[in-house]
Amino acid sequence: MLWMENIENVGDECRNYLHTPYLLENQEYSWTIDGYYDSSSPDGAPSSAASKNIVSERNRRKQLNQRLFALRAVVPNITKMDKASIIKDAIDYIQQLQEELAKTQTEIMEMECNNPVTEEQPRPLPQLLGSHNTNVFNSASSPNIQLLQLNVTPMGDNILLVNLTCTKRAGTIVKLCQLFESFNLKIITANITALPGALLNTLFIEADVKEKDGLKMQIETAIAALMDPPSPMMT
Amino acid sequence: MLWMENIENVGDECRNYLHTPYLLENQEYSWTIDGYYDSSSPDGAPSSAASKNIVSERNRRKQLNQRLFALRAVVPNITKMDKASIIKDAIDYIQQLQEELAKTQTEIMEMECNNPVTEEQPRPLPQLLGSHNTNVFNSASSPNIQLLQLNVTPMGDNILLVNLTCTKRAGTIVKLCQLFESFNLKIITANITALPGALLNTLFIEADVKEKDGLKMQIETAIAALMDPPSPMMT
DNA sequence: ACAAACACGTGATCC
DNA sequence: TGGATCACGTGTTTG
Repeated sequence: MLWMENIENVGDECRNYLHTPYLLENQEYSWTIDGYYDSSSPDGAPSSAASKNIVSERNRRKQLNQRLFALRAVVPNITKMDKASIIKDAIDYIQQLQEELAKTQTEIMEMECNNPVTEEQPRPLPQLLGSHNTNVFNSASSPNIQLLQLNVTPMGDNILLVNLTCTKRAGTIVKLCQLFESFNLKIITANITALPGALLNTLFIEADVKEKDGLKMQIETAIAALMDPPSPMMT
Repeated sequence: MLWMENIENVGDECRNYLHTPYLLENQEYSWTIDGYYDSSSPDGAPSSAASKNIVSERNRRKQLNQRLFALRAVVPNITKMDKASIIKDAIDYIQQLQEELAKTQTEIMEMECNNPVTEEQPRPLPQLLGSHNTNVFNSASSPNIQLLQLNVTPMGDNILLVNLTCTKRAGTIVKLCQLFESFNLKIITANITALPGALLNTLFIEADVKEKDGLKMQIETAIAALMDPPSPMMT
């Protein structure tokens, strides 16, 4: 319960857990602990190659703890804060999920077999969100995808809110999905809304706030790249 | 790739992974490593209280590695053998499983609704799935609804895009819906997304661009009005 | 006082 | 030749 305060400092999240009890330790660090820093490097270069490993190892530990904490975050019923317990709970949870998933999937299979209905998806898509005729899938004039708005806003510590609107033509949605899939980001929530002439895409991404501008540029260039190939056909 | 041979020895399973490269270490163990066992216990009792911690720590490490390896065993698609990578893959896999399970469960729900025939469901719903709780903003602390972001952007001639995020508590969604209903705007498309700690609301409104600022203020004041009544309970 | 849990620095190992 | 990863022993803190 008291071993992750350095995560609290160094990491990003997890602001709960009060009291930073352990002694200092951070980017700074006195790094000649008290008075004895002992053996290696008898004189001359005190911290060249020998102490390069120290910071490396420190980072490794830090990252590992961050990951471990992230693991703990996705497991709902945690009992103890032990490192070992965290992993154990994660294992149990995974097995539980697998079991449950298998059960529900077989259940679906059975229900499908029992129902000769099986129309499945005869209709490609109902226009949904009723009214407003002017069916959502129409060409409009623009040659291909055209970006109308793009915002990448940091939400809290390590979450980015991507919000883009673009013109909508046939196949735009799939292209957009493929585009974001290709980035393989850690998407928390995605949301696509189609309306007569435009397409709105909102998604929460787990990423460091530092990546904000990079991500925005990445999206812009990718969409721009979607425009130039003059092969329009490809649903 | 070479750090879990001791698990291989000590643990139970996973006989694959050849070569036990690292130096010895096991139940036996020379436990005065090479020639120097150094400092503690200047004389008399060489291993009483001081070196009791050593074996304890050794067991802790062993157990932690066993658990970590067991975790790796239940995750299907592992890439690297890194400790950190193992945890990362486990996290991704858990999220993937959660998503999949939610999908299939809603699918079952839909099928059941369409078919009043099928009785035969012994259990109404297993618990789990939802509630990742934990982070995505601390949430928690805020007393009621808290507005995190609000944008009112004109889209074209007479369309306004309202985009707001707020903290999510019990009853937040209904309140928000009632709020927007009370405005009786011409809503073209509305979209609400709930994620663990926050609530995202996106809607297209048919209104003149002149009303932009007025609408924004209207929303802000309405939400602010929702905050002050100190009656927190309200499903 | 005692045991459990952790972070640290260090040497070894592979790529 | 370094960079990355690991296990180890040790000191410290908490219950």
